[in-house]
Amino acid sequence: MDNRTFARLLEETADLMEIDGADSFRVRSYRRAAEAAEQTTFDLAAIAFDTPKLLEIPGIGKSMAANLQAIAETGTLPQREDLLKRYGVGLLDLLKLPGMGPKTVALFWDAAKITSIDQLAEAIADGRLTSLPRMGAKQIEKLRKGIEDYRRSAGRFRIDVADEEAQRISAYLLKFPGIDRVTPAGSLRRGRETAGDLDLLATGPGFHPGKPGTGLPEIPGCAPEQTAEAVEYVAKYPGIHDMIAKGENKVSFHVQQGLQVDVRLLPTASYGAALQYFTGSKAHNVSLRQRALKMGYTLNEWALARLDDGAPVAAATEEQIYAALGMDWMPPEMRENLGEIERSARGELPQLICQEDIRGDVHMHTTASDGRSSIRDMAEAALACGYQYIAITDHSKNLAMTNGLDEKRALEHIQRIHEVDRAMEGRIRVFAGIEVDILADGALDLDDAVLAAMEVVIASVHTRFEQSRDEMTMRVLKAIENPYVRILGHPTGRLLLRREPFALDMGTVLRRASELGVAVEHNAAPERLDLNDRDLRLAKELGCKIVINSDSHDARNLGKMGYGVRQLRRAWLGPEDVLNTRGPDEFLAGLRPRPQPA
DNA sequence: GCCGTTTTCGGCCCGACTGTTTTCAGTCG
Repeated sequence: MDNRTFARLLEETADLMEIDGADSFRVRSYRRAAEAAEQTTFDLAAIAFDTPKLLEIPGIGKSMAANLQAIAETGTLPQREDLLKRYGVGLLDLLKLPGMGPKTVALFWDAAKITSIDQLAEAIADGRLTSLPRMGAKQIEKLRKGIEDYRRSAGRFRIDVADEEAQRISAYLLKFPGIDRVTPAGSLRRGRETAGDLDLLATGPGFHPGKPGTGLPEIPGCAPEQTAEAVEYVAKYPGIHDMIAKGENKVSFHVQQGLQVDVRLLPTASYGAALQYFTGSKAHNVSLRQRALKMGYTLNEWALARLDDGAPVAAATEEQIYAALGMDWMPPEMRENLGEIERSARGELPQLICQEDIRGDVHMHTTASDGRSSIRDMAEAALACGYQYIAITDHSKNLAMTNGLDEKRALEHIQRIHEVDRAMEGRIRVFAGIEVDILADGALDLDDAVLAAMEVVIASVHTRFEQSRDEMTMRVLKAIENPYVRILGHPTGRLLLRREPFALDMGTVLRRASELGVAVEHNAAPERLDLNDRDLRLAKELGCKIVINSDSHDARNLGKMGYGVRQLRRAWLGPEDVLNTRGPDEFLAGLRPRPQPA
């Protein structure tokens, strides 16, 4: 069991207790314990019975240590089981709807015994809720819309969650002697921001080459029995929650969190064909197979073969298959049938950006606001990532909950940032910055005088209110008119699977940002991946300066821009399209010029 | 339920916004 599972169980218990009307401070201590479980470097499963060690973790006391032990022992905790028995699991889903907090969930339970999203949808449909306190037409409509959004994203998983699961399963599969390689395919390999399921391709020299007629040479010693043994091994993976299907060379199951995993076993000789086939996308594959047919070939997961006699032409690597079709190999991120096949056939594929191109990260938080690391820790971690510069950009005062900086504290903070910059003695540059909040009317929540003292001013919208598309657009446009704003932070405000992007006229915002020279941030935090490939293509088209940032709250997360970079690759962006692929001075020079002091 | 103490109780990040109130409860960040 990993720490994240401990954290999830504690968090769920906190939710249930809150619905149950428990003391709010007690609830908070469960949330803090969940946070601690997520953050600690201890392996909780390993130290669960070492109480003194558990007590070393801040936020874990005697009772919580006992809870952690119960989780390690039974996979749950008594408190949570009792509450679940009373209320049912569906209540936890209800909390995920926007505008639904514990009080409202409790109200619906008391008044209408609603315990799931489906029941809530029914109750809304037959108008049962309108008589309840605080339930006007607007509130009901908000819930109805929330259910719609929720149902649309249900069943998908964040790419980092799918990726971690893929790594765990791969490690297990590779212990089987007959498997020589495990490669994630599907949307995970293509770098989509979410994955509906997980496709894992496992190859081994001994796996039998499928149905007769695939044209692959019979390999001596390859027997169906060996594949069957591997199938049985896969089916014994300890993380399996329930088995969906177990076939000749495919095993499908759900893991605890509900993610569906498909493991396919194929011969090493077919590695390239299989990888190409299972990577997709569907549209890309359809196009590719049409091209193959025109050239007198047929393409399936076993091989590219001649149409007339079925003789295989290429199968072992993707490069061979694409080459046989008269094309250059292309990165999986491009395979969406958006013109990449034609470009590749002409030998004109663009050079895509990669993580090593990133030379600096200019959006991060420290203990001054809601981060967990010091300025110095951030600088050292960035140095270890190979960065040449960073900017410290803590929250401003309007985000009270994050302990955001007011004018006075912001100015003091700049001094500390400069001190660390000097202490690093040129090994890395540390710029002073701030993530200033854009208020409802488009004003910023800090005085210009303070912004003038910062090298990197990021302006971000954090609160969405009930603003229309026009109001939200105006709000952002007004904010970037402020001459001190150099970067527009997470412009869409998207939180993957949790919150839709702002209603925002992106075209207008990006065009204006481009005119003003304000850079636009692609927030690479895996829960955000703020700009999708469409937004990014638009930004490039409109000539926007683009910056990719990690928005790290912890030194340990610094450098984790992989998912964000892949998003850039999906939009066909190269190193020249992104501002922080440049060195520190060139980066600063590339930002909007700061107003000259009067 | 945790923590730190002017230790064995009393505090525990808080401000803005919305909808439904007709002075505020609930949610969000």
